[in-house]
Amino acid sequence: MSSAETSRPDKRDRIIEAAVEVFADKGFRAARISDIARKAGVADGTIYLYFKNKEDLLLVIFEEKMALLLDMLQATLAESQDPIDRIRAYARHHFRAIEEHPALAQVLQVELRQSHRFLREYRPEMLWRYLDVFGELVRAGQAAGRVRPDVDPFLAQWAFFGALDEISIQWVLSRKRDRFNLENAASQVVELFLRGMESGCAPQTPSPSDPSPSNPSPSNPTVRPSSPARSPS
Amino acid sequence: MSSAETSRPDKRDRIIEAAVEVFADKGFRAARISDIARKAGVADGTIYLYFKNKEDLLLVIFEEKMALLLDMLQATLAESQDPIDRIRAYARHHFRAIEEHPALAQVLQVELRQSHRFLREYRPEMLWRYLDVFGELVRAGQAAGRVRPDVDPFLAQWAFFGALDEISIQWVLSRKRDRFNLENAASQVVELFLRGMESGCAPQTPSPSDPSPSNPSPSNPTVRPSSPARSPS
Amino acid sequence: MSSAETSRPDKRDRIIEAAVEVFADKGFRAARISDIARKAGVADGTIYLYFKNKEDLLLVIFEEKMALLLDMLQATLAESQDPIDRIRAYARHHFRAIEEHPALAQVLQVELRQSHRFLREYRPEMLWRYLDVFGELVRAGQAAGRVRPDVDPFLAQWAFFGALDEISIQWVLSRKRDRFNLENAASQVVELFLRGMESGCAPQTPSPSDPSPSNPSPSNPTVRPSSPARSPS
Amino acid sequence: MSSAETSRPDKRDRIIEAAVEVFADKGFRAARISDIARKAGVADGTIYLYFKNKEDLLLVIFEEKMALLLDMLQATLAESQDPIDRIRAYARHHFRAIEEHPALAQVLQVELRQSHRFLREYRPEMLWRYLDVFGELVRAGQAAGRVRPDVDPFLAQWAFFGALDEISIQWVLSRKRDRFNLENAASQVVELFLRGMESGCAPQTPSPSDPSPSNPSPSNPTVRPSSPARSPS
DNA sequence: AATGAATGAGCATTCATTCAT
DNA sequence: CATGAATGAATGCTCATTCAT
Repeated sequence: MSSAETSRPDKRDRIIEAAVEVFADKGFRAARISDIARKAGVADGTIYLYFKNKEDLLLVIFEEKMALLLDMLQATLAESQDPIDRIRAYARHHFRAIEEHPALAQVLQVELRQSHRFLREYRPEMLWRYLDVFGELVRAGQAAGRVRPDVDPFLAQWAFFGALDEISIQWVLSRKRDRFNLENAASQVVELFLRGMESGCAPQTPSPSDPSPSNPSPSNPTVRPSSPARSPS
Repeated sequence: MSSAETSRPDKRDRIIEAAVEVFADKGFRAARISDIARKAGVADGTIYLYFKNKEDLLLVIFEEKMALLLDMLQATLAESQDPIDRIRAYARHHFRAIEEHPALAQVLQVELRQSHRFLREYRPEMLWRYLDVFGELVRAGQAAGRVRPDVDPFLAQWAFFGALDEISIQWVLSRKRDRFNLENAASQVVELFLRGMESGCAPQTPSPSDPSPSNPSPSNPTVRPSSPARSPS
Repeated sequence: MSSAETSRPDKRDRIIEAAVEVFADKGFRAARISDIARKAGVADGTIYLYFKNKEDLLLVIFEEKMALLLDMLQATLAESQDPIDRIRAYARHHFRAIEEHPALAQVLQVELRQSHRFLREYRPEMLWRYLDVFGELVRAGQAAGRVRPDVDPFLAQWAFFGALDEISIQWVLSRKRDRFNLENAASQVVELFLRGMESGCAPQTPSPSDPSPSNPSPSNPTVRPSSPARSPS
Repeated sequence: MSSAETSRPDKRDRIIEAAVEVFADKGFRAARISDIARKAGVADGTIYLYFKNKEDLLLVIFEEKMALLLDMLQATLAESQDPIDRIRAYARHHFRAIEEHPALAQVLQVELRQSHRFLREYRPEMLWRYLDVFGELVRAGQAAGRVRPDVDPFLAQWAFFGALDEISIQWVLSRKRDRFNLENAASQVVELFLRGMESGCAPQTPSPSDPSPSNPSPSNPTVRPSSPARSPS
């Protein structure tokens, strides 16, 4: 109340913060505009001065919060130069952000995907960028000879993100989060991927040249060196 | 399952098939009961003779279709005894089912997750079972010495499922599915995981610059052998 | 309550009657759907089983009530064969209908014209027909030599309708309707028009080019003998 | 009228002109205060310094514009002393004003009548005055023996105004105004009324059996061969 | 006088669900 | 079992109006 008189610039922020909490608490559809307005300390109509509609509010949250997370991610990655280290840092950062912002995580991981528009029309550029950071780390690892060149960075980033995301969602939805050690999960998953991608160990995978009978797919063409499976349009 | 033995045992099925198509086409929320009823050739009210409500219909679709997929999966896995082969078959089966049942895939991958109840209250046992199959394969691989013992089967199954799922979702939502080679993606991902999990190659712990013996869990990284990362609820 | 069990066919009618009263009482815009529903003894949603929306309800009232009025008009006109008599009957009928159905009159005369769609998009065919009846009477009068052939039936019908309508509106809006004798007004106006249209008296209209002080428009080109100006498209 | 003498005496006028255009263009209800403010080059709130509210703005437009029209009417009528001539001038003036100020005409003829208050509470004195001018002309005609004494000037003015008004509205609402000759319509209507009111011709009471040979204008073809009075499109 | 950010009342409409037949 | 007419709860959004500056 003392210095809250400068309500001008933060009114928009207050709405966003309130929306994150209400969306996380009641779900996007059940959240009423008036709930958000009350929690933000503004009138219902005020929300529409800053956001086109309820769904726009959700998408703006995605845009702005993802931008922040991206910045934080970049800052974290800047602490190391080693590609493999940075991949570990990526996963740690992902889980830590989720742990530290559970309401936001709920919104980004769960509620956002209730938006028809987000799923079917929207182009979540910020998500592509977040994923691309990982793809770049893979490419850097390949350039440094630390990651096998036949790993498709594009597919790898989807697979990696999917793995992190699934575990995150389970944590977010979990009612007993304390029994769910995210830190540990992070390192398990990242080590799994690192082993899966790293060079320096003769891949025991069924290589075409491997006539061993136990080899399942002798002519397995799984790998495409260049940009392969394209992303959704 | 209960009392549809009488006159038209197919009425219930027709409703389910119609619902899958309508849900896939218009989305769960936009789908109207009357749309489904019309497509199934029954009256609106008839749907309520077989299903408690619209969301129940969605959840029944999940239950029954997942049961079918599980059966198919088991049948497919029965074709081989090699744990590694079977893991490959698991992934192939997953993507193949999605490719062959795109409407159902849309419902299970996208629409189902719009259900508040599915996400927050429901216990998707069939999903656990589907995941457990993979966990069992991992354990079998460990028993056969083909998979490192320090791999947590529970976390691995979530990570693996997340990877498959994310790629599947992108394929489902993709508007140019033909440019998205699921077959190829499947083998890329599965080989990545197999390398990550397989034994027979000394794990190269991360920091290249760190030869210090204080390497964390050199032999047992991150793993919790017993009850590991817990699942939701 | 005795024989009102057959609520099936009259539910729609009850809504229309309720709407007429509510529209007349509170005005179209101020009338709430729930007011109409309550007065009709149905649920709000039921109205939408019979009418597309609030404005549609207004337009249906116009269509159906005008059709009734037209039938009554035709029946009244059938009582006489003389064109001049029938013109008198037309005016009497117009005012009588208004006197006997004041709520409906309020809706048709006042509220209907608040509908943007009615004014700008709608094609009030029933109104054209109502007007055309008058135009036909004028033509019949002309054919019988009772009405000057240079009277344009089309303009005459608009002028006549406008005169009746204005007086009707004033009566409808008047707070002291008892001091406003519609019957008398009707005969005044109709006689004025009949004199104005009837043949048998040399027109004394003046015209600038007419030096003869009494002869008005010898060369007056305003008139078209045959049915000329077409009705609104 | 009150205190606009200060800095920008035109601000009020600009608002009125803007309102006329916006009301005519979008309709009274759809017109937004901010539209008017933008077009007038003022802030929304400024409008409320000059007008009580949106409806007041409409009524002020009515008052002031009608006052102007009345002045113009009086000036026009002053050009002639002959009561009959002046009645013709009245009609010409009415239609000419409408033709020359189509946006204003739209507001006065159409939008104004959407105002609940105008219709039900307001006392449109300026309209009474406008009508009274006609009533006075009738009385003058009666005094000069040019109009039958049994014509009720009061009813006549309503009927005449109604006729002019209806035709005006049709013209205003017409989409093809060029095909609608107002000038011609004016003289048709005014001559009809003049004949209806004038003395000097024995009123021929409606006797169907009257075959009086006085065939009207047998040699007066009054005809406009080409496209005549056009109706609304 | 002028501004324009903030307010908040107000309501048509949809559609899942019920139940009398 | 089946029907489908009827129900009625539930809410996002607009925009005229205000008032602190």
